Amino acid sequence: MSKATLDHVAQRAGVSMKTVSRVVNREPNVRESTKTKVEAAIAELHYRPNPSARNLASRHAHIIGLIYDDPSAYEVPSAGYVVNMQQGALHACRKSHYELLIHPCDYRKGNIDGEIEEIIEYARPAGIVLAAPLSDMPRIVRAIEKTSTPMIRLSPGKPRANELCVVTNDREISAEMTRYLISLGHSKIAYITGHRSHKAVANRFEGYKDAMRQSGLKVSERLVVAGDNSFGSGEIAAEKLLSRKQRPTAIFAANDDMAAGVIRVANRFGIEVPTELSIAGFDDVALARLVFPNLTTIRQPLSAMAELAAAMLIEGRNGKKDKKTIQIVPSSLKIRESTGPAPD
Amino acid sequence: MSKATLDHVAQRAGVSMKTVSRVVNREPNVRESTKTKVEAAIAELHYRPNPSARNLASRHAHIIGLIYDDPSAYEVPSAGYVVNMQQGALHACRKSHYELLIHPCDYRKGNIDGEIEEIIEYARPAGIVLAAPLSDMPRIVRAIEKTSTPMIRLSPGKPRANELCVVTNDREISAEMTRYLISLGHSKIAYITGHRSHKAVANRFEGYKDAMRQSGLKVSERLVVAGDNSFGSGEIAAEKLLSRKQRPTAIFAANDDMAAGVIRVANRFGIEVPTELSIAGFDDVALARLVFPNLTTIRQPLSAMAELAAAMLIEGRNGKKDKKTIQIVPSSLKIRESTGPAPD
DNA sequence: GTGAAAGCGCTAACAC
DNA sequence: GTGTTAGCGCTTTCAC
Repeated sequence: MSKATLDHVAQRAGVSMKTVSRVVNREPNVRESTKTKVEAAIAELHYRPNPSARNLASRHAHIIGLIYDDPSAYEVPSAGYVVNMQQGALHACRKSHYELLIHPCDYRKGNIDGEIEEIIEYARPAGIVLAAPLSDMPRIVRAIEKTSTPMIRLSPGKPRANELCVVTNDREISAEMTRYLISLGHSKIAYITGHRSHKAVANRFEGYKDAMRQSGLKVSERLVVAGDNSFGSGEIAAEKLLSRKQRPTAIFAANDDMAAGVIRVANRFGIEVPTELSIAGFDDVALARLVFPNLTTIRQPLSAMAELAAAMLIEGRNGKKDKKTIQIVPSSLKIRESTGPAPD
Repeated sequence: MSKATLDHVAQRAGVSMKTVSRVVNREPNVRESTKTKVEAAIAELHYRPNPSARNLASRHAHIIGLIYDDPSAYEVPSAGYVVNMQQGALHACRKSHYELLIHPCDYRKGNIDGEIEEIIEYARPAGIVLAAPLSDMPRIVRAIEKTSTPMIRLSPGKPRANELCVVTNDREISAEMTRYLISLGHSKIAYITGHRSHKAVANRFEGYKDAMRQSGLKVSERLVVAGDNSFGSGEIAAEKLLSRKQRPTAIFAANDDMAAGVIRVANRFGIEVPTELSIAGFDDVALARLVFPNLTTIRQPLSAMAELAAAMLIEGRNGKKDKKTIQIVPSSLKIRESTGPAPD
């Protein structure tokens, strides 16, 4: 029950409110000795600044909004994805005594843009972190822009000029995974693409093609099958690929859910993984360590990306402006048990 | 950019600030005609109340805190669990223009109680929803009580007298699942218990025993194996149960992760599910529909529970006090493919 | 380096 | 039914 106010602290320390305020907010121009005195008073009175008073007086809420696709609606993206982003954003917010306003939303709903505008207008966050795949949806991006709240998009397909955004190296790391498969002796490496609307996932496909070409392997149409990021679409794609006479010796899926679907089909078909077929995914969701064999995949630094985005928004408010608009946080390969040397 | 204030609206509508305030807050004692006038002015000026000003003047933050075990730390509980609770709490908060403050925390950390106190003292939420299994940890419960913030515990093992809490019918629904297995002709029904510290999970075991006894089946020690809610512990328990000559024809695990572990072991042992072995879980996490065969399980109304808890806290602030202290939101059976008639 | 005064936009407590 | 007044606990601005 912290009832102490700035005023109480000021009286106790024998200084003015403004001086206490300076100490609390780490502003310069306070003599070391007064600072110590004030800090002692704060501790004695167990003073805690009142965020509402602070927000009101400073004319802006210390709030960062995090907007993402609602995982409880369709379980895509997976809940783990969301929880990781929250953790990162939360971390950045706590450091600066900001609050995190989370807003899961179902983009399939009719008036989703109106809903987002409402939320922003009511809560008045200092900035918005917009997660993929929403970060590529013009309707949603426009709704946020309409409120003229600073925004940082996570993993947009194509960053725009002068826009702050945080991305990972989807393309490069996918090329690296492909090269890893090639180094194991695979040459018939199939690829299962992700959902059309998720642009960052499309970059993964580019990386696969880069590596294939660089290694002198041709990207046959027969090696590429379309999926939609769901487990089921991974199964269907796998059935198509694995029922051919000339089947691939490795399958790289644009995300883990689809890769898990491939594993299931391989089991059903009696194809041994990884001796007869190598399988790789992307995302490193919890599922990757629950399937058998454990999935080789790519770990996205979701937490770090969200933390960086939130921190940038908070610093932006404090006047610091980065030159770099596109921040890249690299993903990394997680080699597990589902990949191995090519047969023969 | 909503810059309109109560004052502007009042002038525009030709009434006093207080009257506008009444309309905004749906207070009584406003003539229908003035109300219409005020609402028109609000719409014209695109007025949005400033939450900070409101919080400051009313001397309390319109914030509900949701505290839960951090899923990104150990993936237990699963992220889906957390996301569902968030959704429910968020729903209740939005309705009343409250904010939701989420606080995932790792209870294994040393000063977790201090951390929780800090967060509460800074944010000053009007109430706290404390999720299981934290709701059974005395250190955490005490830390929250120390701040004298109203709290509602979700699924506490044993509710205390006069305490508000929200629970589900763990025991009864577990008995029902057991009866369902018995009705399929099973009599050697094994049970895998959950983590010791999670009291609500212990109630599930009681339900299993209730049903066994009621049906005249004895609860042999050989049928009960201890797990710790993890996938791995389910595997170990299954190995123990299924390597016996007289093996059970059904296994009921206290949660889905362990049940999924049982399925994996059954596959490895070449035991067909559900023809040779029926398997049931509890929770209905996403995994339940990803394993093969799909898991028969019990769906907990997590979202509804969290929503109810948040709504109770908000109403509590508004003076309404429920007589009922223990609110029960029932779980339900989800019969899928992993259970079937007993062999022979 | 430090302080005094004004006011952020609302609600509470009354008066009418 | 409606209006008036006095703050809530801070930051801002500017004076010293």
